[in-house]
Amino acid sequence: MEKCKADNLLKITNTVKTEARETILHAVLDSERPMSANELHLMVKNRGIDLATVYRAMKLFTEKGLVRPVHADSGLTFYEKSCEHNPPHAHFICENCGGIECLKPYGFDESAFFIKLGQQKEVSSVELILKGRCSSCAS
Amino acid sequence: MEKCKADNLLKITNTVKTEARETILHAVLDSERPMSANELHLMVKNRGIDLATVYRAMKLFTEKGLVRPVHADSGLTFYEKSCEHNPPHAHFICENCGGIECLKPYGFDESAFFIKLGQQKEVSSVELILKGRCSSCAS
DNA sequence: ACATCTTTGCAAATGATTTGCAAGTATAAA
DNA sequence: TTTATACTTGCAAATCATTTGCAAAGATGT
Ligand SMILES: [Mn+2]
Ligand SMILES: [Mn+2]
Ligand SMILES: [Zn+2]
Ligand SMILES: [Zn+2]
Repeated sequence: MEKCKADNLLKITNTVKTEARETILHAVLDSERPMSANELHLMVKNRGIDLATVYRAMKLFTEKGLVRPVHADSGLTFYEKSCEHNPPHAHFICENCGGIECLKPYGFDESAFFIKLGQQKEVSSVELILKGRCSSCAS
Repeated sequence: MEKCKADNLLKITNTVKTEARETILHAVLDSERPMSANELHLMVKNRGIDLATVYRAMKLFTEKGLVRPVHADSGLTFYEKSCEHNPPHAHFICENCGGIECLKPYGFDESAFFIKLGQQKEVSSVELILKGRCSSCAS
């Protein structure tokens, strides 16, 4: 219960709790879609939190496994919450507007597939990104 | 025959042929692994070709379908030749040394898989990147 | 409260990629 | 060939996301 609450997540990952981190983590948890550092900053700057702090938090949260970075080839990095309710999945990025969407889980045992792809290698993570035109840009 | 020769590729894609472009395209075609703009520049700077020109060529060649960009999440972009002898495939990037390797083709009809993933969307390209430790860094 | 280690805002630095511009080059018409 | 026009390139400066140095502020254990 309440496993995905900011407060609890910081505690179980042994992360020093500060106002900035709690605020930023809340912003990530509240977002349905992956967010860029800039977007997150827009949500928290009114509390005097700096963009550099957002970046530092993303680095820390990524190491702690609380967020996953999604690297758009535009050079932008988006961050999404990584908890049991949000398992790894592919992403769709619109070439026209740059918007990002999460795709539904693969629906089969993808880990076996990806590990087979990696063959004799130690695979620690996978990023699968499809590009195209999103529904709003298509019309 | 000779479908993957620089000269011919420029012609069949209606690309104005210049010394810089021919030289740069040769460098790409000669490379087994995807190359960064910087690496390509190292190979051609002795002929007075500027890094900016390499970037402009990569942009053009990508549009013409002669090369494919591979976006490492380090922020670096690698470029690999895109001809019938080198169909799309996944890539492996070493988290330790940053090196990139091409993986063997999937061995099944991946296009069907990726299109199903994209569902109701228009998918124009796919990037599948595995990360981990390369064989040399593992030892 | 004290000592110590960590975190943060701010400003400046990075590093890959892009762009403005003036000079050089390709292409086709004359 | 010349000439006119459009495209390409080197160079330097600009962008833009992200990182970092530093001094002040905050967290933690005593
Ligand atoms: Mn997602
Ligand atoms: Mn490859
Ligand atoms: Zn769109
Ligand atoms: Zn390596």
